[in-house]
Amino acid sequence: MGGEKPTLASVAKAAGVSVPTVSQVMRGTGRISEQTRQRVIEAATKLHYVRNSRAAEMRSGESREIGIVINQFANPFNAEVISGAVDLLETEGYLASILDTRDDHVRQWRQLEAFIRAGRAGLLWVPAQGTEQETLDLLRTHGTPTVTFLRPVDNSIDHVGLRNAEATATATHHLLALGHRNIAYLGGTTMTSVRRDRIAGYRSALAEAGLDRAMLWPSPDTKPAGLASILRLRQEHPNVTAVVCNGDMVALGACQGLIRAGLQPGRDVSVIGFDDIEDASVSTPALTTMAVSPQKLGRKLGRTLLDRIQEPDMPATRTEISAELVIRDTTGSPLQRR
Amino acid sequence: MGGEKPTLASVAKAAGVSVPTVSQVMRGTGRISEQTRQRVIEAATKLHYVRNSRAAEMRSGESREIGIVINQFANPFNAEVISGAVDLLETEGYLASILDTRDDHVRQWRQLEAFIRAGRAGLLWVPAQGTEQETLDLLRTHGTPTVTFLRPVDNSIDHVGLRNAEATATATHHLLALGHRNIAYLGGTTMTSVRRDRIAGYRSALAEAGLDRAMLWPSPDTKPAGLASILRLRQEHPNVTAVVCNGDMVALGACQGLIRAGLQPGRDVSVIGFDDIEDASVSTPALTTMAVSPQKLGRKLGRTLLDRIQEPDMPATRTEISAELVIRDTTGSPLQRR
DNA sequence: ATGGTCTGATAGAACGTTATATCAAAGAGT
DNA sequence: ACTCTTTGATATAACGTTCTATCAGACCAT
Repeated sequence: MGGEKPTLASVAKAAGVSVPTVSQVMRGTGRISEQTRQRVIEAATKLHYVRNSRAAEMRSGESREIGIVINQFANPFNAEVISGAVDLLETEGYLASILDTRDDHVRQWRQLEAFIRAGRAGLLWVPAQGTEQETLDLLRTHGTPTVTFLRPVDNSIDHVGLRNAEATATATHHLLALGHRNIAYLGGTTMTSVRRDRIAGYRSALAEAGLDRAMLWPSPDTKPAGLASILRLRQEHPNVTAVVCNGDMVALGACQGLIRAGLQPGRDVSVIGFDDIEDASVSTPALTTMAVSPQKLGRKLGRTLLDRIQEPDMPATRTEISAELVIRDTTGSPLQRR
Repeated sequence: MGGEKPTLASVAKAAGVSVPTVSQVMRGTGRISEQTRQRVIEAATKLHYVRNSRAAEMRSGESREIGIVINQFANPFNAEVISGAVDLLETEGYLASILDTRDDHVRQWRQLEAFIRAGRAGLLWVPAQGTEQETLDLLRTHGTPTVTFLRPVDNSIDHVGLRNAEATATATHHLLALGHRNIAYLGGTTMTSVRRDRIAGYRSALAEAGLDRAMLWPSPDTKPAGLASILRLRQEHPNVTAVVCNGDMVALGACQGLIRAGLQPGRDVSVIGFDDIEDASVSTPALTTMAVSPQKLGRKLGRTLLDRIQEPDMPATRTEISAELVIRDTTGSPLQRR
């Protein structure tokens, strides 16, 4: 079967040169004649040599691996953001690996610690709900370059996020302009800063229209939960004619719920989402939503982290990306009652 | 701000003991008196010592990190499988990080190499389309314990997969029993072993019923592609009354396409999916599908890898999990024509 | 010839940890 | 009093790489 794991030493022996020579060839540094370079490369490929980055990083103190710590990677929006970030990082020779906290801050602690121990060059991080000060201290004491996204957590850490309040205000204005007066906010469970901002935008738009009938209807941001929630909401408040949703998943679930109840989204009840995931345009009826470009967000995220790695002492930055109203089929004027 | 990063040496100096003593205290091994143990721990906490796992793993050759290399982590089914596997691995003290090949075998090569470089204890792997023999050699040379899943690639590597032929045969039998005679197979693009097996099952069921009208209609396994594909399929072959799909995503897309064309899935055209992702039961109409328990698959996967890590010389195993027909609303008897 | 620069390679130490072997001192058994 | 074992600690060498310094030889100018 296979022999021993190939090392610089075994490649050196096979090529008849010294260990440092092989090292220089592999990294393209130093002065090496074309002749020996060829011989070394040939030997290395034949032996399936793979550089041991643990040893290399230990010696050099540098790392080309970055860690992504996220609350839910299976969420389509998150997945696309990650894709964008990973793409950018790959062009710069970095490799990104992903851990999923599932919004459990104990698991999150273990994962961050593991990344620090493994000497990651930097971290992209969506802080879990209930993240404690101690976690921030951990990152700070080890000086790991970190960028949070979506959920800001501390002013001393770089952040890339969304103009949440602006977006929900736009969404609510759209519904108000269509003539809706009973508009609920659907989705989210705990009061994260993101949800707080989104609700603030929703409230401010209502206030501008002289309405104070804010109605918050919590729900996990998943399709099944959205489906169940809209049904209960309709039962208890039949006069609600429109909902602003905390995310596309809950919005799509709500649409399904309405259909099951014999109602047509966009005619009987208007629904507006947040994110513009792929499903939003494919599902029937197509979802009106506040679109964010996840690729754009992801690239900005990667770029910010690279800048931070290069200039560790720069003051923390904060970038906010606007969401854009995309009108499709789930919003329309309310039916005349009576 | 803070001084140098603390090492075993600095802790040892602070506690007035030798380096190996500190190492033993930190790991709880060896014979250490309670008195010195206290002194060492005190010094370590005061200096905020954190073990450098790169150095530790390099010396000991052991690792508690698992790598997952998958073709598309954002796919809901894959995401749930991963969740199951990660859960199991975490109970055993392992940490799993994920890379996404996007079915690009060049990227896959880089990623596998990176995991090998980083000295992962083991790999869970969905081989990308077009994976070359050279890639297998790479893994073999380095002896990294590996378990493939979903897509088998080599008999010498542990594999956990599905009884694909059995499942599509069951699905096709279901449609035949309902009275369908023109049944197409929708989805998949390249002839992976998975798709080959699924098509074989579909064909064998048709053959048993004395039919030889197999119709293959390729499509990427995404919702938008499924939507577009069913429309073209209906246009060119209006007599097709049922489709067996390569996956739930393409099946759900097909349902959306039928609805847009004014047809009702389950009445006008029957659709049957594969996987039973969360959306399958939530969408309207609810999708009939061949259900696989992703959690079960994930746990089996994790268990298999742990076994392999513990017993590297066991012969390769192959586990196959059956899919179960879940009948919902997208399958029914064909309408009487004329 | 002499000294100076350039080229291509190597020797040896170092990174922070753990494995192996050793060792002094103290207790235990005959 | 002598070996034998146990206890608690240490010295030394490794893991695989990269960094720093050095070196032999070729080339060149004077």
